[in-house]
Amino acid sequence: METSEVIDALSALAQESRLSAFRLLVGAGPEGLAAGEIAEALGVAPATLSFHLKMLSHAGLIHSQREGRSIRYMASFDAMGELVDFLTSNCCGGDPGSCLPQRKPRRRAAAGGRR
Amino acid sequence: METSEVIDALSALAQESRLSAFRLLVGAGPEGLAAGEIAEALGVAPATLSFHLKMLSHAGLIHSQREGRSIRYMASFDAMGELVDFLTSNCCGGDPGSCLPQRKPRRRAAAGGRR
DNA sequence: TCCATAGTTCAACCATTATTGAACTATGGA
DNA sequence: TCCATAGTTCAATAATGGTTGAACTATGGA
Repeated sequence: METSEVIDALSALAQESRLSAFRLLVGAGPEGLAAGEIAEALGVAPATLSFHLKMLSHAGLIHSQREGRSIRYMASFDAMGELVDFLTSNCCGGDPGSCLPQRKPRRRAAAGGRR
Repeated sequence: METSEVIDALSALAQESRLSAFRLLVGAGPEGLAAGEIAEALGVAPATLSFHLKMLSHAGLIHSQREGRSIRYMASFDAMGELVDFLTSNCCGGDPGSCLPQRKPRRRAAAGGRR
């Protein structure tokens, strides 16, 4: 993943409505949600949501598919995986384990070790 | 980690100079680097860098310490860990494994699985 | 065909972010 | 004390981002 793509993905998620929309889509699973459902859930105007969805889409974090009159959006788990991959490999330095939580408790962290 | 903090951290990293500065600090390890060394490495004006370091610092991603005439900055690995934690737990949906690369292939991983 | 629904695009506006030179603060050394 | 170095803060400006109403496109049904 190139750093310009990383920046696009981070910018896309660094905004309240978009982070909420993305989390909503992640929660919805592969089925996704129609634009209108997202707009209602978040309480944002259609034009505003459309703008945000476009950014998420441009960053590759979501994709869409027309279904009758609605357009269904779904999270791109692969893209998210790549982002997390980049962050763990490039931003977790000497002790990469420190940025992969769900793992074993990471032994004692030695007084003053990390942090 | 609250979502407003997550947004601050994502915004902080969603900018070229800041992402570079952060990666540089991660690479430098716990020793960190003086502001001037970062400015030179990135080729940005001191005032500009100061502005960016303040944002990273405000987001909790780095911290600093005066050392003689210089101010030494270092990455906060804990904060980065919390961010990655948030992303993996909140943005990787039904198959959280899909966003935790360095783990074992978890059966079937589908051709082209992670990455 | 006409109409209603679901979304998008456009243009204008306001808010936030990024960059810069100049002024300022803090430290160390003569 | 005075001077030089290392950074920060300030104020002004330029560039991006976010929101909105209005106009537009696409689909489905009568």
